[in-house]
Amino acid sequence: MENNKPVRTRFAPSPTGYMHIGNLRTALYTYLIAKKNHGTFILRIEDTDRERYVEGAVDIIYNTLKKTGLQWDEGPDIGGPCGPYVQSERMGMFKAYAEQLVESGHAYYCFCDKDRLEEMRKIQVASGMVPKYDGHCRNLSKEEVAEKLAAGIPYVIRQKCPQEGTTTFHDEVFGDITVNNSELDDQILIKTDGMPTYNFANVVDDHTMGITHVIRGNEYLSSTPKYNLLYEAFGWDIPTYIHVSPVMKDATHKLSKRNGDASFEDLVAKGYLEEAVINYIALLGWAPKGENEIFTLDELIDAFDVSGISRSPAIFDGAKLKAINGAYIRKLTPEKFIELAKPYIEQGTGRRDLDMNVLAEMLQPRTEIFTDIPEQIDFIDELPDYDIAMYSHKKMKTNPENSLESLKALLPVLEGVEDWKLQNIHDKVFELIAQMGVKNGVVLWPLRVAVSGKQFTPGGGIEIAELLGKEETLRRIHTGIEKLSK
RNA sequence: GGCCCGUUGGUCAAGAGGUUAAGACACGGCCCUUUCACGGCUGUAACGCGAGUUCGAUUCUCGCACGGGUCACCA
Repeated sequence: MENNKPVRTRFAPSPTGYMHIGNLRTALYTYLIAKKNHGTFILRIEDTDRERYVEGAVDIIYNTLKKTGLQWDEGPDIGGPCGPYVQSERMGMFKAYAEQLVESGHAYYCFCDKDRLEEMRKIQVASGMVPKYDGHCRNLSKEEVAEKLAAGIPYVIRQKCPQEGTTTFHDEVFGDITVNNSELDDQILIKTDGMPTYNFANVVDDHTMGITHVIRGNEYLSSTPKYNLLYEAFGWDIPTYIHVSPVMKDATHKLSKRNGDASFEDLVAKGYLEEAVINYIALLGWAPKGENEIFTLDELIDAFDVSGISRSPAIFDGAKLKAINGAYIRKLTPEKFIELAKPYIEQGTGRRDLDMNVLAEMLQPRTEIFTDIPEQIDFIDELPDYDIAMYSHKKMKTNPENSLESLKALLPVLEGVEDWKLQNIHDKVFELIAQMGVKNGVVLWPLRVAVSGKQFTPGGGIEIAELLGKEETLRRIHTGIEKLSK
């Protein structure tokens, strides 16, 4: 990153379906590196594979990037100086570049047909060799080439890689990597149909778009030497490489959108906040300098540093995502929390007379994912058929007997509360506790059990009583007394 | 199989020859507290193996093991 050209990075996805987490993380890092350097973040759609093209996938890419705040500066929809930004619309330009390489001796026409190649490969494999183009057409004379061309024999253009020596390239994450040139295959640049292969189009596109930093998965590590040979053959500047290791589902499997592995959309549908997901995946394979781990996107721009990117693969950990999501939910303003939680609250209870502020206040510190909410409040509509064993709690010093006493004493007290507000209920209940001369828990624990019928609840008995309303509260206490009287 | 890459607690990871080997999540305990949660404190838990270099290796070198990637007229 020594050069001082303005930084330009690109995210170049193929529209083949969902955005999975690994993809999104690459997009995030690509965005961050651009922004960190006050550079330009470009979106390029690589849609040349008609076989794998999925209808609507481009929109998923747009929506995901927008929802996460990864706004691109140049792209198919907004244009820019280096368009078009859809690869299929750039197809015309590549062949001339390849021919230029043929001129300069860095590429050559190859007339081998698929049958011959297949045969060759079979023999190589059978004899334990690495399958590789044998250079059959590598040294055809100009005349031979012209002759075959004139005869209309189908051809491809192949890169002419050096066969001796080594090629070394530098990666910001992995350091210097050296390979033997003898292992480099004379890969096809232009196919029989005149279209470029991915690798070739990628190099030409990146250069013509002025890309200075290439951020991509480390599955490209092994083809990078060939990329560099291409850059050199053209006399172009080699970009800074930042290869990132994959996001794994477990120790041996990459995260994939197949079999239910989390895609960004799934996560959002499950009740995760976009910001939390972004925050979490930033941490998957990258470590900040300090000890803080909670970052907004803007803070990430500031904190991000390529030197913190890890070389080893990272296993996706739902528990940590959940914890971070919980931290984000707690940071929400009460208004925002209500807005986001409302659908889940309505899913959990049919009652619409509840005081949302009261409910939200109880729920907010206890919610890690919004989908947890319905189950937390399912006791509101209907008192669960709980076991009286629940009235026994050793720390509260309660048992069915004294619980029954407490509930009986509570009944007239609560009936006497005129204005059913938290503070009033609280005062009356505590008066009773003082009168009875018992520990708070002896009255409060039975109350909470009676009104909720649950082991754990969001909030204590008094809060729940306020929420349920006087009538329902008294009804449930009666139920408790009945159960305990049997 | 050839080549390339990787390997610190259960997970994410800091570390870059000498450290009590950070921190976060998860887990246990304590405190707070009317349950749970939040918050605070605290605990258990790690350098894949074997040589070598060195006064000294988690850190450097080489093997090995394990895992991943790549070897297409796919992207």
